[in-house]
Amino acid sequence: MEYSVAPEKQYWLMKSEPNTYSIDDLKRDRTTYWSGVRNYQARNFMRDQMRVGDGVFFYHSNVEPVGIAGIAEVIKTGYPDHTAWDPKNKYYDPQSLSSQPVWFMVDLRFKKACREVITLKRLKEIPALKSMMVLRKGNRLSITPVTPEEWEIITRLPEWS
DNA sequence: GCCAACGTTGGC
DNA sequence: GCCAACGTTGGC
Repeated sequence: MEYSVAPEKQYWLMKSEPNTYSIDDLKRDRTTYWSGVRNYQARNFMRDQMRVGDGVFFYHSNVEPVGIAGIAEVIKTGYPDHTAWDPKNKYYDPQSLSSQPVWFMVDLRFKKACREVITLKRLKEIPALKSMMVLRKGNRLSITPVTPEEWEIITRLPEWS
């Protein structure tokens, strides 16, 4: 007899350029698929580690203001990113075959938007977040793990209510 | 628009 | 397997 242990909830931060897809777009759509990731580390997180129910900080990059703009939830685990198969798509990758997909995505559901974006500047000012991955100099990874402690601290900030 | 930091490619 | 060249990311 095997017993399954309820998996610990995990947390992530996912970057998006709001010109392309913003927290307001997700709020409108309610759910989305996270296509277009073409980095192996980020892919591995989606393909191998993300689970249904995981919490996601939705981060706005390359925009003023840069920072966390909302919360989403993983509702579907990693599956092949079909945009890699479409020659007309910006993210087309002929290396990725339907028989052997290279790129993966997950599905997300909107949870909430910040009343006010929690800016990168502000996150940097919080000592307990000093080692947060997204705050590391030179970090370009579009999906990074967030520790439960970091999640806790950030979700308690006044910008949410 | 600039450019530092990083990931990927490909010649050797 | 090394590493220079190149392309991209993303804060500023």
